[in-house]
Amino acid sequence: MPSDTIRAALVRRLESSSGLSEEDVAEIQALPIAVKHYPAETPVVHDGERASECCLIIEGFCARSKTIASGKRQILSLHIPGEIPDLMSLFLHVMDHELSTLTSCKLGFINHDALRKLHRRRPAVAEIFWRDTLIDSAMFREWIVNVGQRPAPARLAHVMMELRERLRLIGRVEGASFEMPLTQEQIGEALGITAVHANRVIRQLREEGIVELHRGRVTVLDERKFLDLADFDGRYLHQSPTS
DNA sequence: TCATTAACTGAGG
DNA sequence: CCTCAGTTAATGA
Repeated sequence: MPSDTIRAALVRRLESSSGLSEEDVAEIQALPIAVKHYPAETPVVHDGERASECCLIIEGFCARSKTIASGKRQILSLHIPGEIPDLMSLFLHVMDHELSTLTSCKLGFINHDALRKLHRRRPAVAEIFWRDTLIDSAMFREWIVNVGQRPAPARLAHVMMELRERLRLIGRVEGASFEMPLTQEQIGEALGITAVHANRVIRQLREEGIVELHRGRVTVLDERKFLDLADFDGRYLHQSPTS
């Protein structure tokens, strides 16, 4: 996906609720971006780092995570093309968690100063980034409930369901299937279970005819069962026109 | 390297 | 007694 397409995806995602003027969009499109390629499982911004730029995902999947003393990693959020996972670093100068790639990625770096200037020049853009950050925190609330309270199969289904809704926004859902190119180790780290158990849960969902996960793609086998299991209420994503 | 599966174990309801 | 989930280990793609 070329980087002007991804800027369009970024704008589409940001605009999904309130509108931006043509000038606002043009300014976002004109932001200078430094493109870099990263292999899978590579840190992009370290915990404790003082960042001077924000990271726009152009291609690939990233995650935000924290690692405890024993070395175990908890994935806190998943990120897809068109998202800026470390937007908060614009105002919170020292990173309190890590941003890393899950798959190989093409990332675009946007200078903080350029973003801050854009904020002052275009209040509507500032508002929409502010709103995006609030949605980000709503997603964290949902993530906590998911990992803390749901049984493992529902936990996985819920993450898949949210991912599908977010991929839909950038036009990346194809019929009953969508990308989820995570290893089972990474899925385990996201759900708070071991990779072996992740494998068991994936198999269970397949055997029950709910969803299939094969070679990084999810295929929904039974929408009704999927919906019931995931216990998904997408209001927290704040994407419907009435919200 | 990653995915798969079995066998065993223990916690907890 | 049953379900869930971690550990270990063997094996396959």
